[in-house]
Amino acid sequence: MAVSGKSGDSEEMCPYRLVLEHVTSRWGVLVLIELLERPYRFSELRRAVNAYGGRGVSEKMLTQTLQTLERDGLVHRDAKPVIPPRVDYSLTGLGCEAAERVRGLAQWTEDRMGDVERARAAYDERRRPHEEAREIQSRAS
Amino acid sequence: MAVSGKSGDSEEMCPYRLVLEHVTSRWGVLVLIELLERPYRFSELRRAVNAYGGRGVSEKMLTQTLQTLERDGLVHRDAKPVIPPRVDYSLTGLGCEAAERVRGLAQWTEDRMGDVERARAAYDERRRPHEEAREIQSRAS
DNA sequence: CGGTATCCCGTCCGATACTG
DNA sequence: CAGTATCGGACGGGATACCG
Repeated sequence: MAVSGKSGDSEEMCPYRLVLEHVTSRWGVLVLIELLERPYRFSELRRAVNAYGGRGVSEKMLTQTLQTLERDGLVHRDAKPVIPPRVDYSLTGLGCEAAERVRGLAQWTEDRMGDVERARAAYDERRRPHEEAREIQSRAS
Repeated sequence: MAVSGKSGDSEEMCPYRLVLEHVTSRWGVLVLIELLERPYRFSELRRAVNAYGGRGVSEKMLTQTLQTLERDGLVHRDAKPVIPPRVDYSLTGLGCEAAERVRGLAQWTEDRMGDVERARAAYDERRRPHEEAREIQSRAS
């Protein structure tokens, strides 16, 4: 156990790169952005993250992500001792600083999506390995 | 081929999340930061990225990362038709904008590393499941 | 040098079952 | 509801061999 967040944690590397990988991890990004809005309960957060489309986060990965971010001091976990259990997650001051930068980056990708898609179209066009002289064929018959 | 960058590309999701994952991918982050400094040749870039410690990037993954970023219009690839081959990589205007934000985030993790490490120590302490009364044992013998 | 193609192992992560 | 434990498939990504 004592999960970390991404891959090569076992190897030695400058420690801040680990934090960076936690923060930029697939689900870390979305969790931070959502928590910047307001505190969330576990399942609520899961639903919010899954609303982004694609295949959503599993309970396991959400737990793992939250634990990593909590350990790094970015997320605060408030477990109320009631039945049924209720756990609220929120950003710490530190986490808020990180989340703002992450949201900025996400916002940027959203804003520039048009440019990116045009670049992709151009790239794909440039690489297409000559596929003409096909409808000329079919016309001849 | 036509590699993407991370996992669930095959699934449908809001397209900007894909770009975000490319930009925040393990090697994408470091490549963007390095290219913000100056243009690099392939192997030179590989060495620069590997200088971050840990297990470095393989040729394959660097190629993959650069192709993805080039396709998204963030990186410019300049292949000079000489022998031996020489290929220079640099940021486009778009890529520069992205890289600046990524570098900001990386810089933040570096600056706040102290806080993070203190939070981790506290977290680990809090969780240590009572490991006293051990040296008392060894003393008794 | 700067790739591409192929193989294949380690890890991530989803599915499932169980606890408080 | 909010987890923890375990298993197994999928895929990220390293090693190697080979082109221009």
